[in-house]
Amino acid sequence: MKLLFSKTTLITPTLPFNFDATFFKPDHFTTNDHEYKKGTPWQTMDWRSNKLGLKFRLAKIKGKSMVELTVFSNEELTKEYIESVKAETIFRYNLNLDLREFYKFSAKDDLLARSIRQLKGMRPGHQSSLYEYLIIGIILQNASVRRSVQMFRNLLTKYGTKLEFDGHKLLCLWDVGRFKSIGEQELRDLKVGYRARSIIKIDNQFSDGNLDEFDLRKKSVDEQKKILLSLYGVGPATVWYLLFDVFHHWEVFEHISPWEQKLYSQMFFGKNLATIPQLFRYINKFGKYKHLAVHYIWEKYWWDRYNGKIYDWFEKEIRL
DNA sequence: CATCAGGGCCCTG
DNA sequence: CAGGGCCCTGAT
Repeated sequence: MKLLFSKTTLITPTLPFNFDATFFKPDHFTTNDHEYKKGTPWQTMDWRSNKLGLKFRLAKIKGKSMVELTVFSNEELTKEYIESVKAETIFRYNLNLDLREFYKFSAKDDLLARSIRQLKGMRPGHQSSLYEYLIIGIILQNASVRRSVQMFRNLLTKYGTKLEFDGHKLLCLWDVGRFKSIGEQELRDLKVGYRARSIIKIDNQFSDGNLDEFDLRKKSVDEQKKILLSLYGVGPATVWYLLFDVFHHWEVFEHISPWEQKLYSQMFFGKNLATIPQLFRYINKFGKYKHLAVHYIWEKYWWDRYNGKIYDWFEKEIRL
């Protein structure tokens, strides 16, 4: 599908603002639904039953940093619609987040202070809707990055829509309810294994209207946790990702998986294996910003790697 | 070649 | 509440 219509709008982010570290996370695995080249991110978006292409650029207007968002579509879009895309973009990428208190309060820790200096103005956030993130969360389970990427690619290639916009060809996620009348075996053929059942069940719950992302956003963390955990195939590890990336709770940090334990041990203490309580003692120092603090430290190492800096323990553990 | 451990979760006992 | 089973892939 060729997206021949486009509209551009401007977003004023809170300051300080780091464009690249906000729109590009080197630790997120790359698939053909988004692309980042020379400081420009492109991505697709399934929004209110339209398949969109989005492009972001940093614009300087009267010396002020602004985000220029261009929305590509296959039909003329109303002003209200563009406004809704803009609002959702601001939400997903936390462009209204005020980081000043966090920065002030965290300057005491040397590692965090260095991470903040390096990535100052970076926002946490994720491009995906809850539905899409649940699918990603499920294919992350019990699999290496390489295999997760392969699974997501297989799904996108088979069920996604190919969009052409701004000289790019990217795939857009399928509609919610796509797996309503699809058997488990068809998904298993895409090498997702036992995860096929979880994907189908979650898709069904969305299309039955049992789950609404915007309702969930208004609920308390505990309620969100309870509802997410009740989904088939979603456990504590997946909920932990969701609460941060999709629901923007900076204070929740309760889960450390074995591979993360190894990486945190090196990052925080420069040693092979710290105990889980040791790691939590360090993390809990950051109080209501503990997950945000770890995000800054985590991203710092990924950006170092992206810029060519090699740590043996890091390479060994991430197995790209 | 065979065996095995993963970036979890569900289900059973 | 502990532990076996599940898929596929790459490492050994």
